[in-house]
Amino acid sequence: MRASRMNLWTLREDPAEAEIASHRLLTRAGYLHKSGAGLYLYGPLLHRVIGKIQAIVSQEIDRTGALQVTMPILQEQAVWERSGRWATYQASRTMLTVKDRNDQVFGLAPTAEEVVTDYAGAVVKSYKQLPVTFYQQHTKFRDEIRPRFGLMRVKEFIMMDAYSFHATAESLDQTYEAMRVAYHRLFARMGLQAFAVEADSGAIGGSGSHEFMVAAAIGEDTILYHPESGYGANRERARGGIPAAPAWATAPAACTKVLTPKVGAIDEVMGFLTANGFAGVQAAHGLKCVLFVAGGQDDKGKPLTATVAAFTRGDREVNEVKLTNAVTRLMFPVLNLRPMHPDEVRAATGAEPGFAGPGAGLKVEVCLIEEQLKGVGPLVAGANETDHHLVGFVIERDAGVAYQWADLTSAAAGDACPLSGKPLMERRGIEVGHIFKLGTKYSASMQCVFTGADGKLHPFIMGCYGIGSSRVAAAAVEQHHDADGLRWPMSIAPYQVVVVPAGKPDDAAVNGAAEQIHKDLLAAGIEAILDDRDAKPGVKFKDWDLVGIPLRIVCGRGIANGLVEFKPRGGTVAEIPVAEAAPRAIAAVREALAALDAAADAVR
RNA sequence: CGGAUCGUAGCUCAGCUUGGCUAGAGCGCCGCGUUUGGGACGCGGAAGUCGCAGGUUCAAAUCCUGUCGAUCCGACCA
Repeated sequence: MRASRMNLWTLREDPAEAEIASHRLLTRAGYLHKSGAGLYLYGPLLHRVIGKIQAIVSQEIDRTGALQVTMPILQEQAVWERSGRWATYQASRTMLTVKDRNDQVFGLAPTAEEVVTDYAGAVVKSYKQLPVTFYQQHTKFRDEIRPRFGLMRVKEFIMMDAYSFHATAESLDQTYEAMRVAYHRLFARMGLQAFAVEADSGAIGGSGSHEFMVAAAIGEDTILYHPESGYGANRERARGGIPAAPAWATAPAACTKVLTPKVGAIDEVMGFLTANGFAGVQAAHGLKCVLFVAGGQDDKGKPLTATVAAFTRGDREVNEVKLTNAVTRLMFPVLNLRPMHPDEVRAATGAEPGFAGPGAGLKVEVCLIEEQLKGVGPLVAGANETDHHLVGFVIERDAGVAYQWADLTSAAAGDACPLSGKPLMERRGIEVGHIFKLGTKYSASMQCVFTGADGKLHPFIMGCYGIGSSRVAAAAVEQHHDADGLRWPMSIAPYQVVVVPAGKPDDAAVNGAAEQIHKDLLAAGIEAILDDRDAKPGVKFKDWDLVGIPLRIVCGRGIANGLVEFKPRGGTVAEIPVAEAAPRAIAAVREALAALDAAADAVR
């Protein structure tokens, strides 16, 4: 490829709207053009990168025996209503909907469980055809609340989505494991450091679930992990052991109502109590109450609501995802959860906001208490009476309402690792992939069944697996860049080698050597660029550093001595004979690719 | 949707507070010439309905109202 024909368009300055490295550099280097908010045109270079990512994904998913298909992006409302998910996605408003000329409503696929389950129901009739996995790599739409970070969070993106169908749970476990390995392999081949963590299964639904994260400081997810035990989970899921509160010597033996005028917030209450006869009490001795209204709907689409009180320790936070899951288990599938308004709080507690507790007088439909507070106490709780708290409160002894224990609290760095008991650490990551065990959630509700060995009909047991191919490109940049620009791993670079003639424009020796090297590289199947542009060498060097081509060969002043320069991006220059340039570059490309393949083969 | 900031040339920005003459700079782009190892230089040139609509005024990029859009912080997700 000749650089003069590549429509290379680089910017010297950072675009004002770009905050993070991948957005900044992909825009500056001409990979990305913003077409609208959360809508991007992939330029020729990015098209090649994403094409390579997709090829690697396909190869590795194919290795598991999965079958590639293409599903429609436009999906009928009726298909989504068969699974009951139309309502969920309308409620959360993540699905873009459109109408055709007959006013029929369609969704633009944010995911494809319904369509693929319908397909499996049509073509898979017998347990003898199972297990089977269908996957595609296609455009997905999500009506993002707020697109941001360039390619990282957009309305329209490319995703690999795979769906497996099984007769037994054991079979699902096997495919799930095969997918886990395939994910590790494909990220390794792309030169990405990715790790799997336990995750919440969210709107997709199901039982087991792991997220694949690429570590990056700008990541939107917080991961709690321990490097030795191997435990890792995102914050919505992590179960950290809450360290015990310090001893509190002045705690009364019996539950005592204490006047705490005008102090509702935990820190204020503890400050007041410390100053009024309860030295040593602190936030960790408090029982924090957060009041919510959960919303959902019944089978007929009628709205349901439930008032919810959630209690955790005073120095910790209630995790709304955990709470949503807990209420869903006890009541109905929760579609949304919102904090109570002040008048609702008064109705539920008979007091001003700030004085809610699990003692007598609390009127809610669901009362949940953090299970790690079992046997912990005495505590300080709101008295459900304005300006009063109960001091010396013991949950099991003093609770005045029916309650349930539940996992409700957001884990934090320093909590005990559930595997090793050692303190958990925290880091940020970008979610690039997700695998779920779905079970029969879709096949049962959609009545998609097969005939089992027993001659009876059974709903498919399912798994689903996603990778954000376009987000992977952005994540790769976050992990591979420096002050000069991008630094693609060999396997996903848009081109592998650039040959730069750096003499005067009419220097026949320089240009001839560069042409020959370029030709030799192409003949060997290497993706090579010849920078034939009429530009100063400095401009060319800056451009290729920015674009991030892994290897550079410069034909310049050394040519009189038969020498050219060989330089890996980010590495050091070696002067080598002209005749060795092409062979050495060919070898370097192949070695780099082989090293990445070896990393994939090392995956257990 | 709530909070904050911002819309002036392809890009990055000045000008707006205190209204006033032909709306500016740097980069980029086009032409000619000189240059040719880390984003060169000279001369010449093209390029803006100052986001849009309305209002105030003799006069609006500048003041007022509305509106649309973008970016950042929060809840959703690959």
